[in-house]
Amino acid sequence: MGQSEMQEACDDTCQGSEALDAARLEDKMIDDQTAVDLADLFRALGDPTRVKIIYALLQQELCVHDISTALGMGQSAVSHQLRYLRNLRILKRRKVGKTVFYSLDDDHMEQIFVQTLQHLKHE
Amino acid sequence: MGQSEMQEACDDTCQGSEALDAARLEDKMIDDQTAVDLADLFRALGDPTRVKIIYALLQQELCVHDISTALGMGQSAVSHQLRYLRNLRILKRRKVGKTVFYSLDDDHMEQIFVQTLQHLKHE
DNA sequence: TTACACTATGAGCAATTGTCTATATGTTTC
DNA sequence: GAAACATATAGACAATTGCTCATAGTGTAA
Repeated sequence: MGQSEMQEACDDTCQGSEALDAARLEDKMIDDQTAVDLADLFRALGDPTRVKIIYALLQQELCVHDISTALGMGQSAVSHQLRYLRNLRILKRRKVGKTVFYSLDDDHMEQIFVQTLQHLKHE
Repeated sequence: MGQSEMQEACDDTCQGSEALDAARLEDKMIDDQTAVDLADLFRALGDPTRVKIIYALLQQELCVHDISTALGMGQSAVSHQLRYLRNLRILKRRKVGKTVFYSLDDDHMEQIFVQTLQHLKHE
């Protein structure tokens, strides 16, 4: 406690031209489950290893070993991340004998990467 | 060790129609720093609280207290997240007296959210 | 079957994360 | 000046994360 009393009067004081009451604000809120789902997806992209994997797969289908080599990482680490990304339906598998090829499961990733790279470059 | 020897022969065996040698693969790799920067940005979106904050700010400028109220969270937690997002240039501040209004710093976020929501809904 | 290559999984551990409590810094009003 | 409000910051904590090591599955060929 300690911060709740301190702000009770803000409803009367802190609105400028964009004033709003609590009721109106809730209408514009994202619902909890969607926020969690969105965050889960973004968190999946929020690691350099996974970014590299997805970026590589944006260009072509690759097997676990080739990804492992390209990233200079252990096969186990890569396999763990691939499973992670597959569980979120970001990647899909194709098995050919003892080899497993991974690729992107849909084509939203490219747009998401493009937009985010634009955010990085600018400003 | 243990996995590196096990895979030495893969260069000869695991290529299908999308065969590639290491040299060609490296050309298509994202560079390390960009991968880290991208991951940093995505990680910033990878938390439900921050998703809710950004989503709310997609619609209108808001002060710390209103965000805190809308999310039902402590002022301190919200303030921490706002600083976090501001450091990454995702949000910007506007001070009016003792009140600080936050808003999005550019308009990439909307596209990124739209694309990612599409990924969520489909399949 | 035996041996080998490719991939997947489980446990453990250091590092990071998100929140809380408490306190500090600004800002306005009296 | 003092007092109240709005926000920021510091430290501590449990929870999560991403890797390594070891091992287990799975498919192929002799």
